[in-house]
Amino acid sequence: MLTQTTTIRNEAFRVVPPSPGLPPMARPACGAAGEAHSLDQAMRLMGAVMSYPRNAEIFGENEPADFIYKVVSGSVRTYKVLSDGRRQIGGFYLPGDIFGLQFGDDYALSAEAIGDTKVLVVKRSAFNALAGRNAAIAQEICAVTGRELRAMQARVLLLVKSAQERVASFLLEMAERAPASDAVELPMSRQDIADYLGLTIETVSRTLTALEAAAAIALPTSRRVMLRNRSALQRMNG
Amino acid sequence: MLTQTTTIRNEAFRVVPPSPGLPPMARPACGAAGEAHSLDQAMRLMGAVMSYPRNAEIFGENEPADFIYKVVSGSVRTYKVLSDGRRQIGGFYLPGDIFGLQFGDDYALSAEAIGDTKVLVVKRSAFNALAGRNAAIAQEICAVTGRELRAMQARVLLLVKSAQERVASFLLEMAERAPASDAVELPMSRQDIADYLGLTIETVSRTLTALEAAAAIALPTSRRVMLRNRSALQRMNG
DNA sequence: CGATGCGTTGATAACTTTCAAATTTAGTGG
DNA sequence: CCACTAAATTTGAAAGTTATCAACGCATCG
Repeated sequence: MLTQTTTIRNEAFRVVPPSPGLPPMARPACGAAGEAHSLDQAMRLMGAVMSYPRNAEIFGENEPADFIYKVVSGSVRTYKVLSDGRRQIGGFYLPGDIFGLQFGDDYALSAEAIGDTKVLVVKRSAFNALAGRNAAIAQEICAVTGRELRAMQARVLLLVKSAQERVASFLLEMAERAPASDAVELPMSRQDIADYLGLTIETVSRTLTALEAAAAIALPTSRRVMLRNRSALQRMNG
Repeated sequence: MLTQTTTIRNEAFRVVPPSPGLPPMARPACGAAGEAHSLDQAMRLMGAVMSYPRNAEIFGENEPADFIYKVVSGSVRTYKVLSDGRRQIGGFYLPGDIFGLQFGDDYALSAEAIGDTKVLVVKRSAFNALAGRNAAIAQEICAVTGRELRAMQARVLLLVKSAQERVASFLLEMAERAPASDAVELPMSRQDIADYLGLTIETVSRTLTALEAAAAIALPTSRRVMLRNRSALQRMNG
């Protein structure tokens, strides 16, 4: 983990050409030199692509928050381990999502690759300097933070609800973020979902089974969910 | 409520001398003219003091977020009413606390005075203009937002725990914010606490009784809590 | 082919809510 | 100041939900 950080440090300013197999969003939209005009473009110009194998740590809680990340491919979970050993997941990040944005000096949570994952890494100091020069980009960052805050508020509302409501909301949330809105591929395990929703794996599993029995969803495989009756899920949402 | 908003509009830029009965923090620390040098001072210079009786609405969800508030005396709760009628409390604000800070255009939650309350009201546009001119104040605002975000994260961690852990954490949180750290005066009702912690009033009441029986706290009156064994409460905290 | 990890299912226990009622506290008018 | 009413809080019993413990199925991988 320290080794990883060192590696990042050395590469953070070097622009790494994206590999040909990456999804469209990972490739520069235009090759213009000079200052970037969008957050997305800026990150690609300033960033380095790093690869992490399944379950690898990207950064650890309480490490200095020197970098900002954007998922290129794969997916990421942030989490915190409580003193009693329980794990609380802070969030899941899919391709295109930015994570690691911090107000404080240190990361508040740890981050891990869920499957094999590529992320764009940008040095925070360079990022902040750019934001200082470019109001449009500063605004975009503000927007990202605002979304994060709203997501957190939604999360609080979620956690006071029943198991069924939590799972239904989770599925709707993932469907909204997925490319195909009715067939959702879940990159994370049942344990990840359970730790995200504050439930046990057994309860998550049973609830999914119950939703399938109620014809609200179908489960062709355990990691693939088809939304069969979206309004039924929304009704559970409260 | 519309009437109130109108009243605020008319007074927002007028500096209102604090009434003599207010606590020290409500009085200007210095009478310097010109630009303020701290967030606290700036709000006093630009703000108007408004009074709200018990349970009065200060602003409503989805109203345009034109003002920023600071509690002078009394206390405030923010909340959201879910579609099924349940109420989720977003937070409690005590004297000195700032609330109503928003990234978006509209308030995400409603705000009400818990008891008779005085708040300092500042027009958001004036506030933002000042932040644009004064980097130190902009930083202070960032810090407030950061604290709010961290509080929200702590909240998420809280809501996945047991009733006893939630109540213990709540008491410790209130004790930290209270002037006298071992005798906590709770301005809010059991229902408010329950809606904050995602529990029922009965569970809150029973849990407090159990904590008293375990000699962790004492309850001279229902609204006054004495922390008798802080480390026992912290142990429950997870 | 056996080991291992992940997911599902079942039975039981623990915890929290719900419904109901008693008790205390606060507010109001006489 | 007292009595009375309304509101808030506490307590009890039963029902409902979720966690825990245990076993099983299924796929992947040496």
